[in-house]
Amino acid sequence: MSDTYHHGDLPSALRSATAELVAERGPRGFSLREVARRAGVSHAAPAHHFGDSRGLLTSVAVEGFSHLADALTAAAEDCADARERLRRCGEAYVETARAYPGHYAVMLDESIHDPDNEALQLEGMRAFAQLIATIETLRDQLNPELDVDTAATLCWSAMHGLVELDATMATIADRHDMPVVDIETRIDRVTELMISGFASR
Amino acid sequence: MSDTYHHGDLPSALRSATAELVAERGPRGFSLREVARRAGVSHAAPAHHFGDSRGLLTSVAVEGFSHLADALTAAAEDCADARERLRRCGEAYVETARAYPGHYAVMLDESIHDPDNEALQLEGMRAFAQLIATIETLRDQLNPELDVDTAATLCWSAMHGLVELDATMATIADRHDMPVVDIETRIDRVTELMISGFASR
DNA sequence: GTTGCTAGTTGACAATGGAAAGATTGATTC
DNA sequence: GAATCAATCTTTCCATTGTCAACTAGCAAC
Repeated sequence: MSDTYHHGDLPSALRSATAELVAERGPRGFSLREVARRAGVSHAAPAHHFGDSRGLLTSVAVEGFSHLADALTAAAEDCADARERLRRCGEAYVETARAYPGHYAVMLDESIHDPDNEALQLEGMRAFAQLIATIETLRDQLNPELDVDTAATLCWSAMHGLVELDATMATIADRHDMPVVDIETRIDRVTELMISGFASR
Repeated sequence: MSDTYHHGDLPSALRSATAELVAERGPRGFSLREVARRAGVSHAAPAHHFGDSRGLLTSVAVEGFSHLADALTAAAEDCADARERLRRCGEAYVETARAYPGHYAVMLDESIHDPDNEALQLEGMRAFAQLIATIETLRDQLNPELDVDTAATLCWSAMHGLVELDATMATIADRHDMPVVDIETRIDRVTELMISGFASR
């Protein structure tokens, strides 16, 4: 990379390299030394910024949650209609997960990152709060009896499941000569189905 | 463990040890040598049965799908009412995932196992077919316009998401002085909400 | 018994994560 | 402008890992 002794912004370079590597090979394929190599730095350099490999992965998870929270905030903005707002949130969730696959793979796995990390919890809550707010709007506009907590659980679970099962579902469809539906279409259909459930009392 | 040179049923002992280890430390904490150690066997023994570490993990995934398919089949049996049948399937899914956490962690991650493995695809399909059948019954009894594919996608995504997010959701609830709802309750509520969506046209 | 097969072992190799200690740099202080 | 200092990065080392190749133990057939 640069020819100076000091890197400039090594932490961020290491996060990028980590996200790339995890996206390529999965969390089990991640290696601290390979990341250091890609950042053009000695294998022990990451330790000074992140402690151990878990620290680095946690930092990537924080960055991922930050991206997610931003995307959900942007999606919810200036959207008066609650149904439309939930649709947009669903799309934003899936888009973010696909735009940052390395980040996403690390975000929700407590065996990989450090779940007690404060920044992680903060950014995670920032994202989650957006979802809750959207569903509260939906309750106000659509069905006062809607249990927000249960609805949020369903939404988040469905979105997460959709992202994680994408590859598996494509494989299944392919093996059975069924049309392979892309994930953007699936999230729209699934959201629509969830909204009908939320609307009925 | 026995004092003879030949183990008896090493492959199955290795699968058990693997499931235990993955449940304890996650997929990234898994190590072939540690598994061999726990099975009381030399570090190179697993290779003769599973090739490499991915082969062993794939075999565990197959076993997991087999358990899941059995559980779903049992849950659907002798259940005429489609709603009740879906409820039972949801519960069975979550129960299986919790009864075999090590297996489950490996089952749906294509970066860990070998997705092209034939036995894996076979057992996976056996489980998936049960879900499809249940939802077809639901369509027949509840709403002829229900799109089975979309409904199945929602169900599976929600169940998977629920299992994977369980830890994270508990953490969030805990940090916000909200009551921590156990996963069995959540799956029931979420299933109910999905069924309302399926019933409305 | 000896031949051959399957199941395990032993030993080697490069690669890994992490700890310790040393080198380089930029900033601060005088 | 020189001396000091803390932050940043490198080098060296060690125990552990996955995989390969070569070896050995038990079992069955003939």
